[in-house]
Amino acid sequence: MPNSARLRPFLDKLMARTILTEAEQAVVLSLPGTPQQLSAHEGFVQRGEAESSACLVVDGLCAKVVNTLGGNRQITGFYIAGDLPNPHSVMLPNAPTALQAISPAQVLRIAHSELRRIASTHPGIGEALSRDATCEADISAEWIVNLGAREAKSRVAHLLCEMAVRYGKAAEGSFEFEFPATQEIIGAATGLSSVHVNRTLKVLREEGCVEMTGKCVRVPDWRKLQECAEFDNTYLQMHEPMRFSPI
Amino acid sequence: MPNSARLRPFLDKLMARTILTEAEQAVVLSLPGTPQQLSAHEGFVQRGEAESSACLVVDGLCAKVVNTLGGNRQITGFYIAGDLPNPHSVMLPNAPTALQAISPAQVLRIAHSELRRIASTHPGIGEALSRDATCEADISAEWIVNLGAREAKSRVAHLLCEMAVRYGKAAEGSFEFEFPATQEIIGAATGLSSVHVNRTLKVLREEGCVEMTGKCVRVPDWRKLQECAEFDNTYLQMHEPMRFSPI
DNA sequence: CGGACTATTGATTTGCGTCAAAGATTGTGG
DNA sequence: CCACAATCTTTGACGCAAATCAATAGTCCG
Repeated sequence: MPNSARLRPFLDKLMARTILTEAEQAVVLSLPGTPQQLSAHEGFVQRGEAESSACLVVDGLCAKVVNTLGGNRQITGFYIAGDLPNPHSVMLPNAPTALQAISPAQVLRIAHSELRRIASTHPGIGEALSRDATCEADISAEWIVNLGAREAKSRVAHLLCEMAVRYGKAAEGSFEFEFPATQEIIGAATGLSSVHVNRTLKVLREEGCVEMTGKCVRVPDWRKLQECAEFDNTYLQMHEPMRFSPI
Repeated sequence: MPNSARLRPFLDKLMARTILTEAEQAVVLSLPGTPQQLSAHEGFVQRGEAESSACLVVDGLCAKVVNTLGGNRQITGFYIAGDLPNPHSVMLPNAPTALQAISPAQVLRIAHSELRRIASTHPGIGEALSRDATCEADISAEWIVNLGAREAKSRVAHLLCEMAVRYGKAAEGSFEFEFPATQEIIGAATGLSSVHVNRTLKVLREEGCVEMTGKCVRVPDWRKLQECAEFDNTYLQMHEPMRFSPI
C-alpha cells in the first residue's frame, strides 16, 4: 500500500471543509510517513511522552484515553480513518493524553517538521489544518454537553449519531455502519457503566432508534434517532468547503 | 483606557507559552478593536450567528453556554481577562455555541481580518495563536474527564483548581482569588444541580479544602485541594514558553 | 425598605453504579 | 473444523449519589 493511499482519506477530510489547489492536494498526498500496524487495545502514544511526529489514522478505530487517579477511565474522543488525533502535538510536543487503538488499526506517523513545512509553504494547507483542529474543538464541546446535560439514552444515541455522520453513512431513512466499539468502550466515552450502556441500548432498540449487534450499527429511522439524541449536526461542519488564504 | 491596555493580558498570556519578538509584541498591542461593555448575564455572541470578529475578554468572567433541547444548560468553558473565547470563529465564522458574560465584563471585538493579517505576517504570532487554541482543546478534554469520570466533590474542586491556576493565583500553602460565579453557574459547568453544588461546597469547606463566600474563593491548603480534585495542572501548559518559527 | 436573586437545609425520589451470574460470540490452536 | 478459552452481552437484585421538590434565610440593589 503506497503512502498516498494512506493519505487519501485525510485529504478527503481536509477538502470537505477547505478548498485546496491541485498543487496543495498533491503535496498532502506526497507527505512522507511511517506506517504502524496496531492490534486492538494497543496504545501508540503515551501520556506525557514527548512526540516528534503526529499520527494519522489510516484504518480502524482509535481513541484518546485518560485514566483518572480514582481508577476511572474516560475516552475524550474517537478517531477514524482520515483523522489526525494529535495535531496539537505539533504545537505542544508533550501529549497530555494517551492514544490507543480500539479495534485493530493502522496509523501513519508524520514528522512534525513535515507538517510545519507544508503548512507554512502552502497557506491553504495551513488553513485546512487549523480548520480541522477547530472542528475537533467543537466536537469536544459537544461531548461536554453530552456528558453534563443529557441522560443516558440521549448520550448513547448522540454518540452514535456523531459517528454515523463522521463515517459518512448518515442518510435519510435507514442505513447501517460499522463501529467496532464494545459496550464498555461506549460506556467509557459516555461516562456510563457498561451494564447501563447495555440497558440503554436495549431501550433504544425497543423504541426502534438503533440496533447494535457486534460492530454493526443499524439505524432504522435516522430522524427518530436524532430526536432521541437531541442531535444537531451543525457542529460537525460538514457543509461547504471554504478558503480565506490567497490561491 | 487605551486599546493597548486592553490587549496587555492577552499578550501576557500568549507570551507565557510562546516566545515573541519585540516587534511582534508591539504588533499585538497595536491591534485595532472595538470595546464592548457587558452587564451580568448578557450574551454577546449568539449560536449560529455569522461573526466577522473575535472577542477578547478584557475584564470579568465570560462563558460558552449551550442550551439543550431537553431544557438543560451546560457551560463548556470559562473565559477570563486575556482569553480569546472564539479564536476558531476566524476559521469557521458560524459560532456553534453562544457566549455570555457571567459577571459584568468588558470584551474587545477584533476583526478576523486583522487576526489573519498579523498571523500571516508574523509567524510567531500565528504560532502563539495556534498554541493557544491547542491549550483550549486540552482544557476541553479535561472537562470531559471531569464530567464523565469524577464524582461531585472532585468535579467542583477540579474546576476551582483550574480557575486558580488560570487566574495566576495558585501558590503553595494558602491563597485566595475572585471567581464571580454563583453556585448555579458552577452547577452548569460541572453538570450538577445548584443544590448539590451547595452541599458539595459544604463538604469541601468542612474538610478544609476550599471556602467560597460570594465571589471570593479561599484555598487554605493548595495541596489538599489538588488531591481532592485529582488535579494535575500539566494540561494547562504553563511551563516554559517555546517557539518553532524562525525569528 | 421591599423585591429579586442567592444560599442553605431537609425530605423524598430516581437514575445509574455495583455485584453477580448466566448466555452468546469470537477467535485460536490442535 | 471442532473445542475451549476468552471476551462480550444480557439480565436481576440491591445500594447510593445526585436530582427534585419545598421552604427558610441571607444578601444585594434600586
